[in-house]
Amino acid sequence: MQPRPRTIPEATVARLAVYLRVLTTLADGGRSTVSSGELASAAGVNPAGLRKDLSHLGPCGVRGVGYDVGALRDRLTRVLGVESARACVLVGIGNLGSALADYAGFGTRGFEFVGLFDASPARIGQRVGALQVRPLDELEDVVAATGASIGVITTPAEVAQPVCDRLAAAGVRSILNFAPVTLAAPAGVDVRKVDLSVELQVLAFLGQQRVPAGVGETA
Amino acid sequence: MQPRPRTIPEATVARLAVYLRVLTTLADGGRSTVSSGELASAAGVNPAGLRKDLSHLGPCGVRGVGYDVGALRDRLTRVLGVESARACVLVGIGNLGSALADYAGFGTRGFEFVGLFDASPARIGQRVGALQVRPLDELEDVVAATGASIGVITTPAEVAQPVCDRLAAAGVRSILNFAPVTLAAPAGVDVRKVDLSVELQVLAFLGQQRVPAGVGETA
DNA sequence: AACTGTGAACTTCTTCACAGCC
DNA sequence: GGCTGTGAAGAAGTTCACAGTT
Repeated sequence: MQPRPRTIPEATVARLAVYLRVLTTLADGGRSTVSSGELASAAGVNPAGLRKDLSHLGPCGVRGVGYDVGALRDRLTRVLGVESARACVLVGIGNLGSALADYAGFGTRGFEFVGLFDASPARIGQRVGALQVRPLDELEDVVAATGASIGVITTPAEVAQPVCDRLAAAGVRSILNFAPVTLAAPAGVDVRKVDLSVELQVLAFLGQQRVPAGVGETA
Repeated sequence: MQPRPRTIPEATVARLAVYLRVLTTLADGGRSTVSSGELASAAGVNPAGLRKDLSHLGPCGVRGVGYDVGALRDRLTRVLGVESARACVLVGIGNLGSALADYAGFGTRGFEFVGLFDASPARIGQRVGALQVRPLDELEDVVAATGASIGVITTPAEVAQPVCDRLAAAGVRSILNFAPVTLAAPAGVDVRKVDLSVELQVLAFLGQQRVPAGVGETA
């Protein structure tokens, strides 16, 4: 018996995470019910799309009324698998790595950093957030001991691939890569890339495209 | 004269930025030509898709040979509008803001931070990268003086909306938002959002979905 | 022979419109 | 009346296959 299809579209999953954030805020504000229109507007999406997204979880709301804030939040929490905190390791404790290690948004959403690693002796032992930076040598031991299944790479581009290899070999199944390179990983290991400067470039391009006035091109 | 349609799909623009990065690396390595297959593999995409992306710029390559690395890099640079550095301001100099201010990836790709702003007196005057943090009061003056058209928000969620309003009023046309809220901006101002914890959640969900039971491989 | 450029098939995502329920 | 849930239509993006060029 499979009442709900196991496959939720990736685009939907990304939005579910956003809905969860908004619902948490609403619940903290003491709100008990919310309509698709209001929730959609707070999440920056179209109301019909939001309802379609939620339909992948089966019926969640009450027709004529809306959604129960607490119940929907709990449901999304369960679906996204955020019930029990998942252990993550972070490699590369530069500016960006420190920012992520210290970012409350992770801790409050089902993720817990269990190891921070860096190759530079100058950084080892430094305290970042609640943890101390460890030498890269200890990576495999910590992954094994904690069962960490998620790795985050914030190293310079040159060393990202070897770090990725070590994470995969150590048993990490999911990797979030902030280094500006495309990583290769063995089958069974999922790599997701975030390139901050690409985001800026897309933004800038769309901005300039929007300008109807004489854009001096044609070099 | 408009031989090519002005509209390049957004998904394509994002990939063009990646190709540009790879091409720059190749050019630095002394490489003179490259095929779509090799470039695609370095960028982590399908070769046919890469060729389709490039086709939006008109013919760029030589059939039977491939692409000229330097020429294609220059073309992408021009198309993406990275020729002249564009002025950006950054508001919210916490951990993440500091990381971005110091991120070489921006400077080398046509973006220049011309102002770093924070509301906290403790941070004002601090040196981050090449700049000193200024009080938020000076935001409008700096935007006016520098003609900055891009703003980056790395503030706490609570103040992101007022900051967005001030950026828009000051004349900024494009905003990259790292705060975990959905921002409203007037027409003509483009807001793009990056939510780091959403990325992690999607990654974690896809990872858990991939494991229905013991897939039968372990270390 | 090798590789690009592109129409056409295909898949995925989004939006619409309305039936169904409270 | 108001709002959810969903099939159907539409748009966007991806992949394929091959014609075209050097």
